[in-house]
Amino acid sequence: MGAPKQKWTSEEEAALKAGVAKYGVGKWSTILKDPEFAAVLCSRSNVDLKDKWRNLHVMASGWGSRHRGKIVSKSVKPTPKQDDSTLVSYVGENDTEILDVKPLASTGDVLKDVGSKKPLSRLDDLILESIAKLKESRGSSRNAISSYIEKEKQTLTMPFSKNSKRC
Amino acid sequence: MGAPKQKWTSEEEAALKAGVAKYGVGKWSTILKDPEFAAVLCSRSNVDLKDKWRNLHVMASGWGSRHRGKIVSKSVKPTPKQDDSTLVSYVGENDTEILDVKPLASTGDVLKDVGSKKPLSRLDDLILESIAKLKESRGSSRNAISSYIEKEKQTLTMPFSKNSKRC
DNA sequence: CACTAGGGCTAGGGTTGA
DNA sequence: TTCAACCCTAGCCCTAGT
Repeated sequence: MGAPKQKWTSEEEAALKAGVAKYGVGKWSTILKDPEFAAVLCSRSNVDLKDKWRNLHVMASGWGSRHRGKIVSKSVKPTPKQDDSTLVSYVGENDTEILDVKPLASTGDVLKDVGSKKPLSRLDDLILESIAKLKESRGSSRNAISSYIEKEKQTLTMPFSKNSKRC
Repeated sequence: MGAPKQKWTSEEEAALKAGVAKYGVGKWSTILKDPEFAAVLCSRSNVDLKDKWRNLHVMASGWGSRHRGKIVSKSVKPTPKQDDSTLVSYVGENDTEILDVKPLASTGDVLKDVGSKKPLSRLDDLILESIAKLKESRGSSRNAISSYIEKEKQTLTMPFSKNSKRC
């Protein structure tokens, strides 16, 4: 009955990664609204994007396998929420500088990406993922990096291949 | 980031219900300012109260089963669906939490929650909710009932409540 | 500006079918 | 049994209206 399970294609996966690289993790709806990715991901919902990213990400880091850690890390309830904007020293790895955000507005930078037949190379995946991770923790010089990535993508992207199975 | 999601505790929930019973639905700021509830709800905003009340209240309209609308819902996907063989039994199954008569203090109960996880009984919830509903439509003798409820609550929930995490 | 009502979104757990 | 895809929903955010 119901769902014949629509598997993710390489194009969709690449679009998702590019979207995350562009807007950051957790901006599923934003990614979906971007005309560039909307074409490829038209049959996916924001929740689908989130789920796929989770699946992709579970493999990357130390093989947690999602079903394992759940029992162990169940009682994780830090809640340092106390009061926002309170400076709480906290051993710093991050913070200290609240920048983040910014959709890195691509004003005029439209980057027309037609669907590419072959998925991006492993290297690109790595780069994109790294960027995503960086953005996740903090801002970094994302503008520079993002621009770089964007450019790389342009050079690597195939001329044009229309492979939109559905939609 | 800053907010790892703050789940509502039973105390907070009870306070919210009591607050609604006392002031009525929609008086979130008022409830929050009441010294009696302020202690418990100090880490909640008026919007939080509103949202929680909404969540608590997505029950009334016979939303019995969770498996029902799903067959007809989404499905804009290019995938064939066979609607026959459905109709489903759909037992009268109660899910409204009211008829659920769990054995309180049944022998052999696991009872793993050390902290006062469930201080209030189902009955109290029912009462509070009823009162809230009554007030929602009409005034009724709110003060009298409210006082009663308040008293009951105190006698029922005060064994030892030291469960104020961080405030 | 402060508050509320309501819609939207995300994170995380749960479910399902191959 | 495993697991990618999908479902459910509590909690939070954004917006409009008052």
